[in-house]
Amino acid sequence: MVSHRTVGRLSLYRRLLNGLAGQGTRNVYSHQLAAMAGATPAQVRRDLMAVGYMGSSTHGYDVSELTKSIGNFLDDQTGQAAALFGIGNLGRAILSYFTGRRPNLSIVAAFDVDENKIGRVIHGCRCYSVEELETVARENDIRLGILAVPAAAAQNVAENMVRAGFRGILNFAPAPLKVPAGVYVEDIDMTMSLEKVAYFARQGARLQAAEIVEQENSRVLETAKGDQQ
Amino acid sequence: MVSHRTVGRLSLYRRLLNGLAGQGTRNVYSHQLAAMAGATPAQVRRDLMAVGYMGSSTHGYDVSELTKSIGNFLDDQTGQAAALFGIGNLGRAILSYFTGRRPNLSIVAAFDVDENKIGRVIHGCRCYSVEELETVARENDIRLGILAVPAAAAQNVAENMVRAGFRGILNFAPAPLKVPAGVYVEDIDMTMSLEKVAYFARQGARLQAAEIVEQENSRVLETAKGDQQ
DNA sequence: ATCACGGCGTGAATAAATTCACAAGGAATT
DNA sequence: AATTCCTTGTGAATTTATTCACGCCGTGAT
Repeated sequence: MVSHRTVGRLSLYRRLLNGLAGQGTRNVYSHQLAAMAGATPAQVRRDLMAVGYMGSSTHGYDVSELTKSIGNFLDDQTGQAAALFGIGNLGRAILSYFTGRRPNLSIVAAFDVDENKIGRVIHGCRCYSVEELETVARENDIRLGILAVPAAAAQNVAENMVRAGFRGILNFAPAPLKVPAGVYVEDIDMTMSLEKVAYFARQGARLQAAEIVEQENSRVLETAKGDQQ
Repeated sequence: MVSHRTVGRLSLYRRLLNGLAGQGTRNVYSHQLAAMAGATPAQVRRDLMAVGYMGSSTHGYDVSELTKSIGNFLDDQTGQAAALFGIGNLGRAILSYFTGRRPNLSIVAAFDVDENKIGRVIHGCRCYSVEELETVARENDIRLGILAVPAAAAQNVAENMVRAGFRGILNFAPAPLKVPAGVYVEDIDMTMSLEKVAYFARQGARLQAAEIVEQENSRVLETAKGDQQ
């Protein structure tokens, strides 16, 4: 079983590869991907073991082949549909963010409790009442949900999703969801992230004097001696 | 040095504690916090070691005292100011999300390149041109930035932040930032997160038959036998 | 042809994070 | 006052994640 972290990085590598392909690069070495991704070459190679594609020791990885292999690993070839819950400021931003990004992972429906929104089409996505969830989900084979409702409503909506057969939830609400085993929840907790930034920004300032020097040394070393030999 | 993960969870515990305080709860045990946070009791206790507040073995933790201690640990008592970069859909959503949440960690300025936005006030927050960054940052003592610009512009804006003395960046742009040591970057990569959900939702479905049973057993065990004895 | 170089894949080692498990202690009960 | 129960804090063990380091293999230079 491939780890949580690895899957995340594979998604990142793929995006980087797309960038490379866009600028005409044909092949890439693990240390280049690592530099772009903020990882080590060994980590990149270890992660790529999961997808099964093997590079060449002389030309590294073929950009388009590797992209394809990561796609085979990460994506559902039949495509997966997602639904958005909560069409407030954040919901709309999410909708516009994801619209037209990945063809086989798209938001096909939105749900809200606000009467005014129901029936309207926002960013090419029709809004439904939450009551229609089961029907809409069944008809469109939706199993992924993006939760952008107020924290107080989150658990309740999540339970509706589970009841409608959802298998994965991307949760933006600052509330820990309780879901049965077999349903995967990924949290995006902006408050927590901002507080982390605030904390480590202060720490960083405190460390500036002493430890940074050491950090820089180790980084230089890493770059200089590279991965091996 | 306290770990990345621990700081994140402390932020979460604090939010949960606020919820408890709101409903009048006066004290709480590690296993309760753990259940709410989706962690283990041992983990909660381990994390709390970092803040230095000690609970009582009979009444657990005093909710308000613990909240205060976590605050002392996480927060800057003089307060920290943040700036938002990029006032698109996402930027506005972020602004409304954070407005009025934490008094000593607030967004006090916004920057954009769009002429139409400059000078306006959105969600109580004035918009400036990026050219004014150094001045505004100095005057308001801003050292934290929230980056919500298009990926292509992200690195450039980040460099401006660094030049203006920023020490922490919350990065929503799907682009890995290169910043000098001493500047802390926390990424929120919505695409990556959604792809993770899609991947593990599929996996979960696949495992449903066999492994879930085992998972449920272990969860039951965990809950039943608790932490010890 | 031979050699040296540089990168890949991966077993083994290391580091980091989590969990176990137990001494210690306060309250309730006997 | 002794006993029981349930908790905390934390050293030690375990699990998970990352990094090291080496065998192997094409390629280009000698």
